[in-house]
Formats: sequence, structure tokens, C-alpha cells
Amino acid sequence: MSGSPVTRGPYQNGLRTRREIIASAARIFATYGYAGGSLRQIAGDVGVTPAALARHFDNKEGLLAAVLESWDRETDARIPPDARGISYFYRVLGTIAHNREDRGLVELLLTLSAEASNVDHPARPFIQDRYERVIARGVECLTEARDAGEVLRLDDAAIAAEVRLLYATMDGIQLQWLLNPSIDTLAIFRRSLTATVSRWAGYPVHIPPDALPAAAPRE
Amino acid sequence: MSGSPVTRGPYQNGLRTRREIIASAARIFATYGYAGGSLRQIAGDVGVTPAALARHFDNKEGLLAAVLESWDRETDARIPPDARGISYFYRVLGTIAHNREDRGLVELLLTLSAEASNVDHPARPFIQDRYERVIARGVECLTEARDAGEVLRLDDAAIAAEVRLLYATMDGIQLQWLLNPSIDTLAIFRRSLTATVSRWAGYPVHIPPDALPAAAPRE
DNA sequence: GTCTATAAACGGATAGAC
DNA sequence: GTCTATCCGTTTATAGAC
Repeated sequence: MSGSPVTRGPYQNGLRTRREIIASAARIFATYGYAGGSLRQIAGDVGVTPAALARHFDNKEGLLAAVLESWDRETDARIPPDARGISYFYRVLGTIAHNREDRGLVELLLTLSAEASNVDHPARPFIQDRYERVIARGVECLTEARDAGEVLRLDDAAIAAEVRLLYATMDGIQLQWLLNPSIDTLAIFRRSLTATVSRWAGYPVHIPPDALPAAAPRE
Repeated sequence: MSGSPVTRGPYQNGLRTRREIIASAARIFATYGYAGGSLRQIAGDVGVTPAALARHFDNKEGLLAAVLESWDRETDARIPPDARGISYFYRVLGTIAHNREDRGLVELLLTLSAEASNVDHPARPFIQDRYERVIARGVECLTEARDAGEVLRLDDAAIAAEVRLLYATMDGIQLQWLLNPSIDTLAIFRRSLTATVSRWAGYPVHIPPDALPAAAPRE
């Protein structure tokens, strides 16, 4: 009734366990899907009992929400906020390069996206929202590029279509890579990106080498 | 020892039930995935008991194989065998148009493809093989187009990359459509196809209206 | 008499509650 | 950490359809 109850909050070990659970759940969901992955698998992978998962998350759906939230935060953090206009799209190559080193990430995105095509899937609103945000950001940058004269005059509908096509190609080529890891997603997508931006610009463009962030900024 | 045993073979009702089970299984697997869909759901959808499924298929995996085999046969039957060279790629628009009327087909392809990114998935060999066959057919036609002078001189690696990109875009845009049914897959992909073929040809092309088979050949 | 479907039940795994 | 009700894929024994 009176004051809010004072709690000690989670211990550091608790937070670490929570992070481990989320990481493991991402792996399991990526491999077996949300429906196919079980809380027992995840618990066994972390090295705890299923009951421990219940302490950190309300239920399986709550764990999925935590996985999606964590994944979204990580991928957002990798988007350079300084990219504007056309240069934004060059940065997509960095995403492809990064994904090539993190197969689990691609599996999670594509497995959940396909699963979320079911209208009753719990992750559907999140996946839908995420796609719309990604598309909206791309539309924003391409519109900026058009207004700055970087590319030809495309109407708004054309811009939306172009951005959707770009991310469609990116998803599709990564799906092919999951099924056939020998294909070079970066080289193939770079080919597509070069052609696309050239078409937008109206003349052949050359994607600057620094579009790919260096392996590591050696201090 | 002597002759092979004489059996009566399946009745017509049995064959019909078998077809209904496959159709229903395709729906269920498309919606919930192979791992997430249950034989009980399928049986309930058909209106039989789970045991009836066991009479027609060895096990769940056998049912999946039957679904894939049936799906493959149907989609193959829709590919016009007369398409050669560049005209082959115009026919892809017909596939997009058809898929727009059969959401379950797209769900099945994409759900199983994503699920089959797991190396242990029972459908993985089939899905892998199917992709390779589709790509190989495309490579064949684009190579034919190059040798006939329909398009610029692309080397073999470029041809493979181009065909992979085309189908990547097709898959990706249909994935977006599953998550947001308001987008016009046909219009958007047509935009991509026009740009792609124009780039291949080296000059702007116009996709002939008859690339889309008429609604019905009115006799 | 073969084919088809059933009802009932199996061992096992599940999510969630206590 | 254990328990429970539920659902899973699969296997029986059995009744009916062709």
C-alpha cells in the first residue's frame, strides 16, 4: 500500500545466466525453429534445469521475445548512424560480410521470418515491424539520395519497390547460402548492388573499397 | 518361392484419401513447419484418425517425402518446356502470378527451405537438390541466350551469379509478401526483371505482354 | 480375402505449475 | 527440483468396406 517494495535486483550471476539462456535460445530457435525447439534443449545447452528458465522468463513466448529484442538491439548497434543517402546502401555489404561469419544469425532471421508467415505465430508482429523499419530506413536514405541529386528522379512508389527488391535479394541469397554454404554471398550481392546503384545513378558506379569496414581498426 | 504374390492394389477411395492427406499435410507443414506440424492436425484436417495416416505412409518423414514429391511434380508441370533463352526468364512472371493465388505453395517452399537450413533436417537433401536444379535450368537458358547473342558476353561465373540473384530476389520478395500481403509481388518483381534483362542485353528491353500466359486460352 | 479405417494405448517429451 | 496434464509419433487389435 505505502511505499514501493525494495528489492535487491538480479545478481551478476543471474544476469550472466540470463544472457547465456538468450544466446542458447537463439541457437536452438535458429536451428529447429520456435515451434521445433524445446525449452529442455535450451536448458540442457546452457547447463541448467528447465526450471531455471522459468525464473528468468515467464514462458516460452517470453523467452522468444527476449531473443528477438536482444537480436534487434545487436543488429541495430551494427548499423553506422552516419550513413546517409547512397552510402547507406554500401554499408549493407558490411552486414553481408558479418552474417557470413555468423551463420546462426542468418538462420534465426530466416527461420523465424518463414515461420512467422503463419498469421498466428507469436513472432509475427515483431518480424513484420522489423521489416517495415528496415524498409522505411532504406526508403528514407534513397529518398535523400534522390533529393540530393545522387540518383535519378524516382517517384515514391519506385523508391519503395527498389528498397524492397534490395532486401529481397539480400534475404534470398543468404537463404541459398544456408542451403549451399559454398556460394560467395558477398561477391554475388556486391554484383547486384553495383548494378542496382548504377541503374539508380544512371551511369556505372564503382563501390568504394571502404564501404566494407576494415577487418579491425589497427591502432 | 515361385511367383510374386498377387495383390489387389489400392482402391479408388484409398487413393483419394491418400491425395487428401498429402494436400492437407502440405497445408499444415506450410503453416507450422515440418517440426511444428503434427500428424494429429493433419489427420483431423482430413477427417480421419492418425492411424489412417500410418497405413498410407511409413512415418512422418515418409509423408513429408510424399508432399515434396507431389509439390515438385506439380510445379514442374507448370514450367513450359518450350521456353528457351531469354524468354525462359519472362515465364518466371507467370510463376509469381500463380503463386499469388496460392499462398500455401509459397509458405511451403519458404518454410521448408528455412527449416532445411538445419543440416539434420530430413527435407534438406530434397530442398538442396531442387534449388540446384532450378539454378541449373536458369544457367542453361542464360548461357543459350548468350551464345545466341541475345545478351552481352557473360562468363560462366557471372551467369551463375546472375541466375542465383534472380531467384534470390524472387524468394525474398515473396517472403516479404507473406509477412505483408498488401505488397504487389508481380509488379515489384516485374520491375526487377525488366532492369535485369535490360542490363543483360545492354539496352532497355520491354517485357512482352504475352510473357504472362493469358488467364485462359479462350477457344 | 484384401484393403481401409478405427479405437485404444504405448513410451516419451512437452510446457507450465507448485 | 518435482509433478501433472497434455500432446507427440507410432503400434496394436479389430471392425467394416470393397
